[in-house]
Amino acid sequence: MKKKLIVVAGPTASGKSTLAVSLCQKLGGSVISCDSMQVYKNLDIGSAKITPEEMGGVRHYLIDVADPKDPFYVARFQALANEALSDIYSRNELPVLCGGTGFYINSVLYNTDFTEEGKDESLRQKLSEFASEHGNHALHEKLKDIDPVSYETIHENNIKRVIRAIEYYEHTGEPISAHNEAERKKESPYDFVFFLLTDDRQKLYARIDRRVDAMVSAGLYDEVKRLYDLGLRQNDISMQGISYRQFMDCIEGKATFAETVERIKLESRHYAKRQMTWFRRQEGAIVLNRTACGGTDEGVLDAALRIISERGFCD
RNA sequence: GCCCAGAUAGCUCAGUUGGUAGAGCAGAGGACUGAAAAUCCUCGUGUCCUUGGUUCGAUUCCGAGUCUGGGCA
Repeated sequence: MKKKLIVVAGPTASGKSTLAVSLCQKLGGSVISCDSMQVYKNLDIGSAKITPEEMGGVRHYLIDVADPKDPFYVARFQALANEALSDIYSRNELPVLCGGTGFYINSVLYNTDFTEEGKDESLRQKLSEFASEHGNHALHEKLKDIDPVSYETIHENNIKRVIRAIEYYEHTGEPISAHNEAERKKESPYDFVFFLLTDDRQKLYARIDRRVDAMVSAGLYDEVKRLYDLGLRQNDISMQGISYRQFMDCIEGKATFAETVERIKLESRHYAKRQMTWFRRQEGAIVLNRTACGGTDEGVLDAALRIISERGFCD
């Protein structure tokens, strides 16, 4: 018998956190946040982290579990999320995976295998230098013999992917394309309902703009400045998040305050678009369009609860 | 009022020695399996301001007009 869980996914500013909390309150659950930025401590305003009040007494996992100076990545996320799942199941509660990082959600939902080997910073460094010295094309050519499938599939300018493919081969002797192919075929070990929150594009974009303005009013600049003063810089993974990156530039005088705010809005829109592209291919996703649900949190919640009940998911 | 410079894609502009035009940004679509808020790929027809003229042919040259900058009064 597969264990049950609910997923609440969607682009930034689509109302995921609110729905997840409400579902937990109604159904007796806890939230596992699937967000690559909210895992970091002290990234509160800019990551749109849920506040203790907003949690409404619902337990939240995977928030504030990493130091901004430490690199965090899927494999770590997956391990912690699996611990959280056991914890939630042991209390006979329903886990609600909620977040905008599709890659993280899938790592748990399909139990992606990351155990075979680790990452190799020095090799990555070496390959990266090779690329800047000899060009992306030359680096890409290295793939030709060891992994012809990846050679065809991965664009030569996508050096992160090219590096990873080479790294994987170096450590396992197998092409990463074969590994990925196998992982893609996996069936989820869970019995789940996948909610995909969306809204009409224009409305979503307008909500993003408003939210960025609200973040700025709430003291976003000071938050980033504090991190900057702690020694965090653009090359720290935690500072690659939208808002942090742009304000780092502002602090260093590379952009004006007004330009920075506009930039953040723009990058957030682009991000939302990428998220939609990722989630759209999710098999069996139930799309909840906010406007179609009446444009309110209550409307979205009602729609979600109706589907859960129709499916007899939580009898 | 006079003089000068502009007027080309949603925006900023390039260009056409006269044969109806192309970049960046925006926007749209897509990929992604140990950096993922990261990284990467694809997509550009628009009265070339209006109107006369010259010409086989004008967005391009010439004249007039309109608008927008700037300067002089």
